[in-house]
Amino acid sequence: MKRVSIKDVAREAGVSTATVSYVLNRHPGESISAETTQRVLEAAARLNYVPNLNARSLSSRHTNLIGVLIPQTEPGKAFVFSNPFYGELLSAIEYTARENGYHLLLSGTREDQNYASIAQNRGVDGIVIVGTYPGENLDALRTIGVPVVLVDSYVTDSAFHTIGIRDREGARMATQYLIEKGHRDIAFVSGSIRENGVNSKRYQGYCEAMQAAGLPVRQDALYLGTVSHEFGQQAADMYVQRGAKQTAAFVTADILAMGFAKGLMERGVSIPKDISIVGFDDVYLAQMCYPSLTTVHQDIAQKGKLAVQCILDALENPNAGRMEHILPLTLTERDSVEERSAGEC
Amino acid sequence: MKRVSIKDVAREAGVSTATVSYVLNRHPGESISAETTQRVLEAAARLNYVPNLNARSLSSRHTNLIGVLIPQTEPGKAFVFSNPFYGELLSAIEYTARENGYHLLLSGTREDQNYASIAQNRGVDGIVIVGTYPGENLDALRTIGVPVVLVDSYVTDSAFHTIGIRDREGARMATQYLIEKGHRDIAFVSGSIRENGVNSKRYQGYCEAMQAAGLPVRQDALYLGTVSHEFGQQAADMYVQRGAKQTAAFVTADILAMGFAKGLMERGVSIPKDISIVGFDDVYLAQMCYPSLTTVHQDIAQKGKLAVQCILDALENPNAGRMEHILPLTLTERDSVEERSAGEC
DNA sequence: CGCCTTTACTTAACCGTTTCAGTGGTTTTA
DNA sequence: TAAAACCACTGAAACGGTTAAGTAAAGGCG
Repeated sequence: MKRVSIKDVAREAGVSTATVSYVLNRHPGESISAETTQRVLEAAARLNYVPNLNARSLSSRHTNLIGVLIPQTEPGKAFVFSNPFYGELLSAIEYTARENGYHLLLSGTREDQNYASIAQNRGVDGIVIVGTYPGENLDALRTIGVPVVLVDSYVTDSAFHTIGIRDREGARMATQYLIEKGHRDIAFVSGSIRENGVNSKRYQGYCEAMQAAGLPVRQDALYLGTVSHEFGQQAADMYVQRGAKQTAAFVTADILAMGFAKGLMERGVSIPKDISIVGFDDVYLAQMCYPSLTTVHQDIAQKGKLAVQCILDALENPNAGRMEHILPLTLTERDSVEERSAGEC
Repeated sequence: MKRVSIKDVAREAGVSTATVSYVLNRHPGESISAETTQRVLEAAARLNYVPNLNARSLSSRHTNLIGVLIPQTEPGKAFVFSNPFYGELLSAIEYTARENGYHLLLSGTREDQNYASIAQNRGVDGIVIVGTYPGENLDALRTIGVPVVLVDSYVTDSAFHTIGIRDREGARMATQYLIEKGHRDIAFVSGSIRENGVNSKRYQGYCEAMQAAGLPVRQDALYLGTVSHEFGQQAADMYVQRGAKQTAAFVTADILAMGFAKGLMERGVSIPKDISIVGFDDVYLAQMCYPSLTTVHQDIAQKGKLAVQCILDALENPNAGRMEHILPLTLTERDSVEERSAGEC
């Protein structure tokens, strides 16, 4: 199974490999006669020639490859499990990349891992990293020489481009919405709050909204664990066992909200009658579950698209400075929230 | 931002590049003194040397790259949207691949696309293709010279390895289960049935079970569309508009079942009280939704793992023949099915 | 001691491309 | 009509590695 190389084409067409290369890449400022072009093209077609992109990258110094790193919380546990958000994002990234002639090198990340290795090993042209925390070791990335875009990260480093949302404001909006609907005692259900992580921002937003309305942030209204469906159910457990009386909950991820809702419903708590829920992300599932989820909507597809676009822009114009995109957030009303008249509580 | 190459290391250590290469790759039968080894290793560490895998593949003729092709039903619509099954599978593939030192080259596929191109371009060592139909043009893959494994495909071609399940039997099992629960009038909700496609097998299984029980397969009990949450809801629409009286439904994909269930519940049909539902795949979501889904369970993680393993085996032993793995199917009982006493209907 | 191994390297070819720097031949310009 | 410019190519180096073959020195053996 001998691969046919440019040499074979050159021989077949009776020209040099350089000529074949020029013909195939339509080099600007190079002139190849129509006749030769024709001959080369025919030879290539006849031999079924496909250029070897690896070899090409070796000399051209770029690979048309984008590295994508997605968090894989637990080693055995795959990333899409923990949050479908990643799957949707990945899809958008893949689509945009391919549209622009790039392929994706996919890797799950664990915290102990050297973020830079894939990039260096394979010589990717750019890297998209999803959800890192400040404090993780990103030093190797800083000097790697290819554009790096951080999606949903509060790492601030002039070496990295960022795509994000205003998590704090989104959370405030969600909480405020519940308050406007007449709720006073509002639970906060979330993955663990790490400093400068996404969840800590959302917690801030929650607190701000509560305080602005003159409502207390009670410790026992906080349900903190991991961003997973399981923990959502555990939180529901805690809710009923404590005999908690929050009439609403702001949950910082849809997947978590789904688990929470399910756990509650199974224990006889009705949604939204007994408790209203607002999620975050507007994952595709949010409209699929029952009851469908009122949630803070972000354009996940756009996020993925921008991430790739950002790499592309940086590649095109290496001297342009750091780029920062903030996507708008809106509140999508569905069926998991109910108005509560003042007297009811 | 000059990359440090093996030459730099060689210079730094005062040896030839060959020596560096030998040291780094612990070549069997080659002897390098402990002292030199030490010197090279130190030089490499000092310079922060990372081998360029692309260059390596050029001479070593393998890339440690596995190409993964996942169907992307509609161009704009990302693959995980259409079915979370793919996301879970992909995760498992990624995990197993990386465990074995392989990276993943990910690509969505559309029908019009040349399956072989990525493989040829990038020189991947193996290809995993998910969900192709017989009749699609796979010729280019046959002569590509790297192992190809088809996941969930009824293409029979000695050139390809396969990983699959007994779709027909799974469907029979599900339908039989509903029959045993006392249901006589059972709907079949599915994506479109293409010859020799997965859904056609599941349809066969459904028919077999019905016939074995002496029950008719009624045309108006068939709800055929696409494998998507939307169509599930549409099917629910049809169900209530027709005033259908099926007391149970076998739905050929969990995602579809979720849409169906949701559509029904929103129209006041209760599950499982009014209608029982059995899904297929046991996607992670099946246990997350409410009510949780009774479904035909397959080990998706295992499927992904086997796909990679299959490539690895074929690479190790190129002369071994075609491999075929069939994974077992079981029925997972949850909350979407209810027994129906004979008189009730 | 001379010959054969073994050890510990080095040399150089090669993998498949790209691309810079020619090279003849023809055409244009001064 | 000689010099300059242009055209249509070719040669060869370079990209960063691997590896077969070669070599010089040391060690073993009769």
